[in-house]
Amino acid sequence: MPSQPRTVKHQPGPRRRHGLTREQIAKAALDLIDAEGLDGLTMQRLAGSLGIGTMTLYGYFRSKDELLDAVIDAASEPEGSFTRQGPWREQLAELVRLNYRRLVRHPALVQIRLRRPILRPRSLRFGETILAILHEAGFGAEEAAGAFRLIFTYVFGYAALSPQQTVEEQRRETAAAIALLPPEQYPHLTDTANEVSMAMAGENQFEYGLQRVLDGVEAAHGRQVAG
Amino acid sequence: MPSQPRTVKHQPGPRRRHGLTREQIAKAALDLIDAEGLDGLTMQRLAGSLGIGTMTLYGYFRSKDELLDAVIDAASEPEGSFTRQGPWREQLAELVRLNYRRLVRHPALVQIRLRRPILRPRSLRFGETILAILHEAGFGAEEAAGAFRLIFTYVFGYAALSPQQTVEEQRRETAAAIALLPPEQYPHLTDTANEVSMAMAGENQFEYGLQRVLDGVEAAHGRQVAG
DNA sequence: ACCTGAACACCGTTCAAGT
DNA sequence: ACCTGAACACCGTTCAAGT
Repeated sequence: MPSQPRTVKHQPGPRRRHGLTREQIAKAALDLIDAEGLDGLTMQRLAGSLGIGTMTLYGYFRSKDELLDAVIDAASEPEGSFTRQGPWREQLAELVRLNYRRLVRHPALVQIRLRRPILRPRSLRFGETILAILHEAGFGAEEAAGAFRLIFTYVFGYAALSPQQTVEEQRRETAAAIALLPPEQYPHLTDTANEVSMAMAGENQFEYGLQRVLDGVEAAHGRQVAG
Repeated sequence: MPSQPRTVKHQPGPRRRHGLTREQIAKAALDLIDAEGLDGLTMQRLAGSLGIGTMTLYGYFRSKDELLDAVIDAASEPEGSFTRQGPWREQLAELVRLNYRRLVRHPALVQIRLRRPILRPRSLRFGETILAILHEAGFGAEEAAGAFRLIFTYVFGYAALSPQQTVEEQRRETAAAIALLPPEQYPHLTDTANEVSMAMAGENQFEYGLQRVLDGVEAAHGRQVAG
C-alpha cells in the first residue's frame, strides 16, 4: 500500500543532528538510482554516501519503499516549459516528449514503476493534462481513457525497453545476434539487419512511434465523430 | 554478453547422478519466476525445489545469467497455432495477440527482458515473422523496422506495465488514488475516475491499443504509397 | 566425474544500546 | 530525542573437500 509522505516530526528548523531533510536524502537516492540503477540503491550505500549510519535513514523513512515514494516525488517536478498551444495533436505530442525526456533524465522513475504503479498526485498531473487536452478535442470519457492508457504504455514502455547501454553498444549487440542466425531461416531479419539494429536503439525512433500512436488515436476519433 | 547454450558434457544418456537435464532445471526455474516473480528465483530456492545442493546447479549453468538464457528458451516454444492468413493487418494482429498471451502466461519473459535485451534465435522468430508480413505488404526496410520497433514496444510495454496484482485490486487502487486528489486541481481525472480505472487494468484494453497502433502503421504506409 | 558444505561479501530490517 | 553497531535471515558465487 502507498505510504503517505508525512514527516516524522513537524519541526520547522533542522533540529536533527545532521541537519538533513527527507528531500535531501531523496535527492541523493535519486542520483544513486539514476547513476547505477535500482539495484545500486541500498540503504547501506545511501547512508555511506551521506556520511551517516545506515540505521539513521530509518529515522526519516519507515522503509525503503517509503524512501522510493520520496524519490518519485523528487523526480516529478512539474514541467515548467509546457504551455498548451496549437491543435490537440501537437499539444499531446509536446507533453509526451517532455515527459519522455524526464524519463530519460531519471531512469529511476521507470525502474520504480516497473515494480509497482506510481499513483502520487504529482505524477498524476501527466494523466490529468492528457485528459484535459482530449476532452477539449471532443473525446468522450471512455475514448479518452483508452487513448491515455495507450499513450502511457508507449512512453513508459519505450523508456523501459531502452537499454542502459549506449546506443552504439546496443546496435552492435543486435547486429551481432542477427549475424549469428542462419540466413535461410531468418531471411528478412538478415536482409534488414542494418535497419533493425538502427530501429532498436536511439531516441529518434521514439518520435516515429509517437506519431504512429497519434495517427491511430486521431483515426479512431475521426471514425467516431463521422460514425 | 550473451552466453551460448552449450552443454557441459556431450553425453546422450543421463550419466549425471540426479538424472537432471538443463531443460528440466530451466523449466523448474521458469515455473518459479512465473509464480513468484524474478526475485523469487534464487539459486538456493531452485536447488531446494529440485532436492539438490545449491552448488550442483553450477555444474549445469556457469552462472545465474546463463540459467536465465535457458529459461527464456523454455518459455519461447514456437507458436504452433499461427498460420499466416488474410490481409497483412489481420496477420499482424493475430501474431501479436499470440505473443501477448505468451507474455501473460510467462511473466518471466517480461521481467528478464527488462533487465537486458533478449536476442536468442527462438525469440527473434517474432521479429522475423513481423518483417516477413510487412515485406509482403510492400513496406520498405526502414519503414518495416520502425513498425516492428513500435509493435514490439507496445506488446512488451503493455505486459511490463500491467500489474502483478489482480485486475480488481488494481482498479480499486487507481480509483482510491484518484479519490484522494483535490477535484479542483484534477477535474478531468476526478470526472472520469471510473473510465480511467477501467482502462488502467484488464486485458480488453490491450486489443484497443493494438488496433490504434495498427491504424497508425497503416495510415503511414498509405501516405508512403500515395506520396 | 560429479556433487556439495562452508565461507565471503553483500542485502533490508529488528533490536538494543549508545549519546 | 536522535543516532547507530551488532545481529538475523537472506543473496550469488568461490573454494576446497567430499564420494
